[in-house]
Amino acid sequence: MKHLTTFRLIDAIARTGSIRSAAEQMAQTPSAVQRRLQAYEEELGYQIFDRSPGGVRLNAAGELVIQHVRETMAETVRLRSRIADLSGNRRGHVSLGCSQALVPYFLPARISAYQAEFPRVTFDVQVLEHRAAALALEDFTVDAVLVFSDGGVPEYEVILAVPQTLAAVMARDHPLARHDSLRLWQCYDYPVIAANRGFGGRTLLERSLYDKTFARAPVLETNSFEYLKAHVAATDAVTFQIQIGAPDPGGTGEIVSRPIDARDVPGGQLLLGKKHGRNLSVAASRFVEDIRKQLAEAYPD
Amino acid sequence: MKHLTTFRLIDAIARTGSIRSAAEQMAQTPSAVQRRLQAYEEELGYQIFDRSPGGVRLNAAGELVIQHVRETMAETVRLRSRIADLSGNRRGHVSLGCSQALVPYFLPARISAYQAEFPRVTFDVQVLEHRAAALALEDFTVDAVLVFSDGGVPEYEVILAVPQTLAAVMARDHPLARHDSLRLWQCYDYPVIAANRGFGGRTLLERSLYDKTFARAPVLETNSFEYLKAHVAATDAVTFQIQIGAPDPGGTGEIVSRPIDARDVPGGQLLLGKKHGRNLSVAASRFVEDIRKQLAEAYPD
DNA sequence: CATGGCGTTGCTTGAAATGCACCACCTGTC
DNA sequence: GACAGGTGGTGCATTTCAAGCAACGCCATG
Repeated sequence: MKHLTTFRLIDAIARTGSIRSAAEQMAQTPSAVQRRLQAYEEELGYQIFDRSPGGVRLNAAGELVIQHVRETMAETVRLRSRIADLSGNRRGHVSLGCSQALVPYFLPARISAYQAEFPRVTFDVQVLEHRAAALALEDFTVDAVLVFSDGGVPEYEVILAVPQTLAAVMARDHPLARHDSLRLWQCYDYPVIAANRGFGGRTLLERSLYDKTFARAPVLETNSFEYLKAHVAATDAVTFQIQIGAPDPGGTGEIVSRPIDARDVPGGQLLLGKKHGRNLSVAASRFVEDIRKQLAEAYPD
Repeated sequence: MKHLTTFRLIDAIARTGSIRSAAEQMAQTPSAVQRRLQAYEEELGYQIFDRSPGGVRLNAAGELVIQHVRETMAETVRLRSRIADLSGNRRGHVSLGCSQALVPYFLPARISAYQAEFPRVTFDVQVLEHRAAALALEDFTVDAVLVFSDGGVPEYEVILAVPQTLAAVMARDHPLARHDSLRLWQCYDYPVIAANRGFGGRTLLERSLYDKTFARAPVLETNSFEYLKAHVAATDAVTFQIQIGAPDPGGTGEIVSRPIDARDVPGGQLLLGKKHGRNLSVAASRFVEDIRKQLAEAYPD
């Protein structure tokens, strides 16, 4: 929207930390950007960026302004969504932040189901860890988040929280796959591979092993979940994944999962959240509601 | 603010109901206004106004847009207020809607007290009846309301509600003035004059008289509270006013008031309210808090 | 001490918004 | 049924405002 160009500019400057890079990002010359910013500051009566030779930084007033700017831009897309909604053809855009565990199965299923009903709704999925997700909510880069948290009070509004335990992931013909459910010590009869520290499931695993005598460091760590899958499929190694991100226990793929006995795993939670007090677009709120229902059914209290 | 000119225009068109009169109000030519509107509608992808030879009217999409427009403009003044606030010199603007009863004593006292502390805060006081007050809150023309309500669930957020009974108003040397408090029937020994139907106190009076045998129609009705006062001061007539709008019982002016026994008057309420979910400017929220405290002290539960 | 990044500014150019005059239309009135 | 007087809409000339270019001064870094 035309009348928001100054706001987009201010947002870009705040994000990049420099007028010149913001100009490049907006396909304009630095002088144009500089002038718009200057005009806005003059109109406001206050500087909103502190200038330094290395770039610019928001000052106290700027922090208030950028909040207003981002909220206004978010409100604008919400307005468009609501208008489109009342003319029947539901279009819109939903921007999500989620943990990696939601990527392989859950979110694709939900999004494609939603898009089957509303093909004109577009999605943006960002994989974020818990802390980054909170920040993204705060500055309006995502409408909602679906993230795994192993504790701590989130500073966003939690729409739904469902408990999540771990599942062991292994090849379909793996000896462990004969059991319906596993104790953690059973898995350590085989080589254990795991995601790097920092991923939600890994933290949960560490805490599960805290006082266990059979605990050993994983024989392999990686930041690639693709690698974990491939490795598990080809060997007798075992890895772990949060329930919702694990392959279907009864699936027919190369790898399957078995739940770990709840006694062995301290409770982690999958949180569906949005920014406090934020009004979502029609599309976004419908989708969030969709997920909420789905999760509430899948994990009845 | 420059980037809001289109919004101001749209607001003006919506209020006046015609492009030409909006243009006049904004000191522009109709063609300029027409073009801006057209440009905005094109950008949005939807018409906002239904055109007719007699003028224009908001359509369904327009209703959503005007809501957004007004909210955005209100948010902008709030932003300015917050920025001004952190630089120390508190300035700002507070727009209030109130019942007539608040005009003679209560509000002037509170506002002047507030302005003594913060001289750069400006005020706008609109006398509105209960229903109009709700509308004014809704379309952001007032920040908060302080109105008398004789029942019904208000659709705005009630910050504080205090009970209000009636007071009889009479000349200082009136025989009734010898009592500390009055029963309603006592007043009807004298000519009763009253405000027109529609004013808060009048409704309360009507309901108080509902099943009373001594009830008589007022010997005079007027829409001028100034007239009521003058008449009462000059004759032995009696009139009624909501407590908070009545002269000080111990005052030294030409007229005094005496409370009516609570048994005779069904409960009315004075409501302090704001729009649901709306964030007020620093100045406005401080002032509202000021009033809330004052009322809570004056009418302890 | 040079170099390369940064913010800032004077001047010129181009585009976009405005104002003017005018059209087409409907509505009520004489 | 002609006629004002109001409405929204538009082509064209003009003005105003924003963008681009090039250059300056600054400071941190190597």
